[in-house]
Amino acid sequence: MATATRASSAVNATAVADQIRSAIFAGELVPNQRLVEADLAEMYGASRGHVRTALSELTVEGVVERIQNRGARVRSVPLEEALEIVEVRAALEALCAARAARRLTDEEALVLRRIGSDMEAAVEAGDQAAYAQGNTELHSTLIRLSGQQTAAATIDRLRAQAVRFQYRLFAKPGRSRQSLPEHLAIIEAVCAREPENAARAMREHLMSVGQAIEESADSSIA
Amino acid sequence: MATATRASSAVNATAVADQIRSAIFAGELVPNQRLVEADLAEMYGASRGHVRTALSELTVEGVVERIQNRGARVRSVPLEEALEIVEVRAALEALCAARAARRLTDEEALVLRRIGSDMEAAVEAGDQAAYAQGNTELHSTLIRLSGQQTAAATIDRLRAQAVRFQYRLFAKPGRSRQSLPEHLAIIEAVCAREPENAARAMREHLMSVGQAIEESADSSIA
DNA sequence: TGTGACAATATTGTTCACAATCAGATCCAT
DNA sequence: ATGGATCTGATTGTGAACAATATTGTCACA
Repeated sequence: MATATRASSAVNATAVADQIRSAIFAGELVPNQRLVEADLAEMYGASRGHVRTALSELTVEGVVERIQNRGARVRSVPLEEALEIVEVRAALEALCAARAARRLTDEEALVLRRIGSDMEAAVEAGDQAAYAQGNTELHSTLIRLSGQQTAAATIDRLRAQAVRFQYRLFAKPGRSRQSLPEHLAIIEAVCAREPENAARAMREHLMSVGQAIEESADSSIA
Repeated sequence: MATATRASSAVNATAVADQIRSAIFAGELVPNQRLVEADLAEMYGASRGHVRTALSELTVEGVVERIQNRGARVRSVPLEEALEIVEVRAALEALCAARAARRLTDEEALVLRRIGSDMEAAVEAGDQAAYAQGNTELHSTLIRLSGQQTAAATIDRLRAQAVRFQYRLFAKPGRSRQSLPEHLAIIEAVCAREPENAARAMREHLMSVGQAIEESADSSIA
């Protein structure tokens, strides 16, 4: 292997876009960081042309910000917008939860309940990483079970924009103790095949997420 | 003026993307139509490079479909996906309606009521174009009044994908007679500052839109 | 010491030529 | 005729060279 930093040489623009997106998601590229085309080209073993169109695509996705003749940077999503994103996600994930409740098979119910007990165990053990993983798994599972691909794609895009705030949240002490019952309520409603309740539980959960984000932002400013 | 078809020479990729998007929206470019880079370049007075990145951006937006070495075409959204889009729009526009109901000023209420009476008059007069315009105005006004820019942007993108089905709908005979009361119910709920009812009315309206799309598709297949 | 003009450098924007690929046409052997 | 191989024209993909612009550094002068 030639260089350690180069994950794999990306041949086309889409591949470069994927790599940059992943890097942002992983926190390797932080908000407001400048994205110099030549550097990215070398880093990912692609031509500058590919990097250029990748940056264009990421700009459309809202992950990257571009200024004429001044280059691209990782877009910094302001708190206000992050709250908007959570609100939209609440509407969409509520839709997904309701659909999942309608379509759920018995096997899928078992999977959901397992995720629930894993999360309980994680809180019990004080294992934040495990809890965070359970959280991600629960949300993505419900989205998948909904069979609503348009909603899934939209949620994905929105999540990609607001990465930064996700991190903050799990660092907040006592957060899991508050959100665990919300998660369990969602699981119960879905497994009971109650679409209305599932949607409401999901909405309430994400509203609480929004509130937590707001509070953690307040405290970091003060 | 050199050529009649050239609306205005587009200087950068974003401008070209805007032009192509408009052309698709206006029905000048129909689904599955091939988009040859050289042709577009000449048509809009841009270089092929600009057209290329414009097509990349439109692909991310889901308006255009690209196949390796075979070029781009206007993406044809299958019925199934169109219904998904309406379902997602229902969730988002319901959110917007609820927010609009909470934030509504008295002046804004007057505007909404005026749109309502215009639509009534249009149905009375059998003026389909005026009704369609009222419909667009009502939806976009509510979205604007919600102050939810993330939702607004998301809805915009989804609408752009499903243009084709909008046209069909207004051609359906008796459609306006069915949807008018739905629209009026939305207006009433928002003006009464009842977020829950406004959201429900909007959801029901868009569910009925989805059903109408499904029916009109069935009949066009049979 | 500060400030403005100017030069040097870094970076992005644009175009173009050429390579790669594909769809359809043509031709030939069976 | 038919089926396959090959050729051809059209179109897309790629990279590099050049132009335009912004940023940084330098220096004289007040």
